[in-house]
Amino acid sequence: MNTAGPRTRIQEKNRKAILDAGLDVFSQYGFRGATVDQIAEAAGLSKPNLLYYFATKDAVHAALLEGLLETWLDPLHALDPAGDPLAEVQAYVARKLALSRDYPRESRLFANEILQGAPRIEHALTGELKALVDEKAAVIAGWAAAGQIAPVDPYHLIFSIWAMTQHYADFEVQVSAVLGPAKDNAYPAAGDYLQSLFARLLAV
Amino acid sequence: MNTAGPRTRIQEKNRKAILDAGLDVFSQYGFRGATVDQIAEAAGLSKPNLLYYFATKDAVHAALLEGLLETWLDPLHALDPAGDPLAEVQAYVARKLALSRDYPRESRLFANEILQGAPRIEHALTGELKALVDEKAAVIAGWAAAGQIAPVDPYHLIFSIWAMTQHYADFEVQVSAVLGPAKDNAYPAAGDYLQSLFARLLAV
DNA sequence: GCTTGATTTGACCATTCGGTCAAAGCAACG
DNA sequence: CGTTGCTTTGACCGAATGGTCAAATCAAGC
Repeated sequence: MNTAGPRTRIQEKNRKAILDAGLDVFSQYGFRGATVDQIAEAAGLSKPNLLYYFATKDAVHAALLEGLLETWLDPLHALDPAGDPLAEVQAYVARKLALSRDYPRESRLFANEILQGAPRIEHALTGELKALVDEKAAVIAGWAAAGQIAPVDPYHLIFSIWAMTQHYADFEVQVSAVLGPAKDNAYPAAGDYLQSLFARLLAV
Repeated sequence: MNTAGPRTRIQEKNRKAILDAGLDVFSQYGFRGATVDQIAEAAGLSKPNLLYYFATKDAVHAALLEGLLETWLDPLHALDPAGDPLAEVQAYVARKLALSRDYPRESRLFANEILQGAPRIEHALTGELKALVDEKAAVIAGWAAAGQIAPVDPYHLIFSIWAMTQHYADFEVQVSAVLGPAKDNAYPAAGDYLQSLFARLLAV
């Protein structure tokens, strides 16, 4: 009943409910600000029942973080050195923006973790994350050196993609407050803006 | 001994120490994740002593938020409709980036508040913030309509400035992890990158 | 040195926290 | 039916939480 696949249908259902509730609560209040009672209530379970499926509050949090970074980095992983440079970057931006649109809670969970100093995933940042970014930054630098895109700092290019796409999930209430209730979906316009931004930035 | 100016030198000193400690703790753990004991210890005071200066945990937090939004919006307020459009935007970006560099804890406090749904400043977002952004977005739209800058969605332009500049404060540990310990100061390169980004985006 | 008011603190309180446990409920299967 | 093992829960625990209070300490003016 642990990291391996759940045995029964009821286990699967309850574990999913707990993780979903935990995502709600952790992404809004952070690890320390979240309480087990809160998660249990959101999951429709009693606290001891929740702790029957996950031994500790930390275990719920860890299960959520596990795999999150991978999901988060998949779009960058897909950046193809053999593809058309501008199209590759734009596709990366589109995938990253779609992630913010479709998984805003996961984005905020990640943001919370980073804001708090990333105590539980720091090793992944300096290891897996840095390695991947180094690799793709070299690809982008190669494109620039070959004159296929305008010269650009590849690291800050990647940072800016992260920042702008994740902003729509992490700062959603601010975006909504500024755009007003009428514009209830900022993503189409955001996508257009970002596509043209990178087209102009990288045009040779 | 409240919102009015502190009476004595010792009050001034202790209130400052508490606010500084509160900034440390709240910006890292969020309101709910922060404890009064933690803040008191960071301020070098006993808990009852802290509560002698601020009646509640909430009062410390409120005192920190008060004025923060104003500081945060000052750079945008300074955007001059009569100035050179590109130079005005670039100056705004520079001021905003300097804010992240010089006040990263304030940036993270703000980020935490937004992440948690902005329960304490939502009215300011839909009021003061939206009004100012509407005003400046109209200015930028006017520049675009007059052909002084390339056509651009002014709201998403502003969002992107916020996102990219604040990213360096809010996601500092991630930026540091990726750039490695050697590049211990990302801000000069970030400034260069952002200046050229907006030069290219807005060039007619 | 004494007095007065500001400052500091140890002890304490009710509530909430994460977590435990034994017992009860329940489904499946012989 | 009865047994077996999975699931659920009420009651509970020690620690931490935000906050209180009366008493002690301290600084400054007389």
